[in-house]
Amino acid sequence: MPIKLKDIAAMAKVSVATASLAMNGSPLVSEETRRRILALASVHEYTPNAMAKGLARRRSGVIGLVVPDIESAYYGKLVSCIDKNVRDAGYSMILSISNDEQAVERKIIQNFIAERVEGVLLAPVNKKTTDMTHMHLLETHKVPCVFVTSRYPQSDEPFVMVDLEEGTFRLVSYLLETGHRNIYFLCGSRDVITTSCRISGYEKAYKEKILDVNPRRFIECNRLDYDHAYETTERLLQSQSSIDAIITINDVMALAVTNAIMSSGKRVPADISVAGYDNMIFSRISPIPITTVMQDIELMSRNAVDLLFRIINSGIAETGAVMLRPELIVRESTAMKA
Amino acid sequence: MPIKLKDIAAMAKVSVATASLAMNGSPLVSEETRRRILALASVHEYTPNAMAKGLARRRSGVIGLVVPDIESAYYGKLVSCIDKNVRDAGYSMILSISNDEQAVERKIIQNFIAERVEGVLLAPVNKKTTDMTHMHLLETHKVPCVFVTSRYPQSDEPFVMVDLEEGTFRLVSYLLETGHRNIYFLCGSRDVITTSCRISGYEKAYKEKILDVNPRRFIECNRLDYDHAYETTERLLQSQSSIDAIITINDVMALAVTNAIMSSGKRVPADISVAGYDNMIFSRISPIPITTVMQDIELMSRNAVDLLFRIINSGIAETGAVMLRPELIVRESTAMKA
DNA sequence: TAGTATAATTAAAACGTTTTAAATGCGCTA
DNA sequence: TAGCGCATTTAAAACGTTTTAATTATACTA
Repeated sequence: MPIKLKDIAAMAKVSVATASLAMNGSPLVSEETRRRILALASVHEYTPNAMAKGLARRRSGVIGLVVPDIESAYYGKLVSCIDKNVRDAGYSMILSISNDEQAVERKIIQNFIAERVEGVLLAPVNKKTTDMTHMHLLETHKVPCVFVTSRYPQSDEPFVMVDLEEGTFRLVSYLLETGHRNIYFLCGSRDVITTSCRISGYEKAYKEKILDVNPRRFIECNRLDYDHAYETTERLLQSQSSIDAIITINDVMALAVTNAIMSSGKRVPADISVAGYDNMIFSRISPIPITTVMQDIELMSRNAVDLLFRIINSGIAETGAVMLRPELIVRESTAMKA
Repeated sequence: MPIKLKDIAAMAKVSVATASLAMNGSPLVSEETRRRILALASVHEYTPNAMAKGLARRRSGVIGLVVPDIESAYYGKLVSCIDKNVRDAGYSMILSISNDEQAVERKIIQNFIAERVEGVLLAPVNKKTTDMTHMHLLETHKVPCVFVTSRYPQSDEPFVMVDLEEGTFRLVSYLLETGHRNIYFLCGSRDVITTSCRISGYEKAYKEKILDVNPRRFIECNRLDYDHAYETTERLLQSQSSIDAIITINDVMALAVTNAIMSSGKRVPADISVAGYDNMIFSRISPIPITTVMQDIELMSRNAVDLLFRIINSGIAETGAVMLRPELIVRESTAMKA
């Protein structure tokens, strides 16, 4: 029903081939003819059919992005940045939300393959969710894939991330140096790479100061939101008396911790220090501004998209990888322990 | 390079036609043949080429969604819900972020048409951004379009939204009834439909109580974030002495207002009442829980997707529309004025 | 036994592009 | 004038499906 190249060609009294060449700015067609064709195309609002084009060209001009969720501030920003970079490169993007569920993720990957995406950006990263069969699927179909935000464990898949181990290491080191000893960590499941990296950083900091690491100080939450962190903190305060600090995996949770501590009658940081992660709005709007670790999401996104396109264009499964450095931002929620 | 239907057909010793029919569960092909073909497809990880399929079928199986941004809690949730509903219907979705910029929005629509999306969901709606030429483009290409979150002014384009006028009307009525008179409104530009509807609600409430509406109480912000609201409130407190209440267009801003008021030495709600909109997390985590208006985003999303598919499937440009009712949630940031 | 209805299969066209190789026309040169 | 090279143009195949109409095989009926 919509106007097609054949129609334009007929009107311009040229062949479809010429019309196609003209539309794509080929130097093969004469200046005069090109102008005539372009004018007609514009007048009739001709819009090439992307499916036909993709089929003929054997490339879709689309890349796929998988994120576990999109409602958190962090992933919202990530998606936004990646989207921008992908569009700027002249590509389309299919965004898919996995909810960290294996079945969903598999469906997504399958859909990506059906759509013949030219590359995939994978943000998720639950050891149990993103399993080998997904990777296998992408591999057999030769779809380049870059991990962003975290890396696929024990593999040399390319990735771009801000060093989570380093970030947590620096944060915990700083806390240890300022006299904290009992540092509780509200984290996610250890199956999630983004948590396991951080735990490594935590442990490394402790070991460097020649201190034991008490595994009971890791509190693995299955939900990473405000309410859950609040309740967890309430329970923690009741069961444990000697807490020097509580750190979390993101800023909303840190805010919840802060509020829970304060409404229990204790003070932040005088009694207990608090720190978050990501440097999102929540750490700034807290009644007591929260110490956090900043990740440059924009930079990470740009690098990830660049790397992916480098692989796509070179055709080489170059095992590039970019590990960016995080930045510790000290605010008022942490202070020297007496 | 990837395996195609022809390959499967060859292996099964049937024609491509039969293979296609089998893959699509047509009753025309015998049980035995179907099984054989499906088995081969599964073994060889055959994934049909969506572009070829779309081309042959003359339908892409894709719908497009435009939102102005994706980093705010509200739109994050909206995108998430719409995505879910669209996928459940067996469709793919292209998400595009317009930044409320006209040029970008035009490009997006053009891309949608190129991709031959079967329908479009438009969330934004700035009178200046979403102009007639966009709508015209969609119309000439016969792409069904449903507005979600707001409606296109002075047109009978189908829409699904939660009544913003009603929400603000109820909020302001409640404030007037509890003795507030000087109610300031931190809103967006009047060009944005979501603001102009609310202003109408505000005015309606005033008029009903037979009070004048002072236009200087509308403060049109060009950014709708925490920092801007904070600074605006600071300035407002300095320039105006008799403020009974400050209401905002979303919850982050209301939180900023609350914090700004409190750090200026005044009390909420004793001195100034505060109210937000959306019932997002910010209104709950405030040091003083904030009165707000709840919009059922899930319900709205479901309705919007349903309506769109109804139009797509019926082929009729049915001018359906759904106006949902908001709910006023009174919390501690508002109280009876002495 | 021929004819017919039914079930299963298939050939071929169509979808709207791109791209390669061939064709055409034209002005030059020798 | 024949031959050549160049600039344009084009025919036709290809991309991987779906779908329609035709074909074949099979069993049943009269």
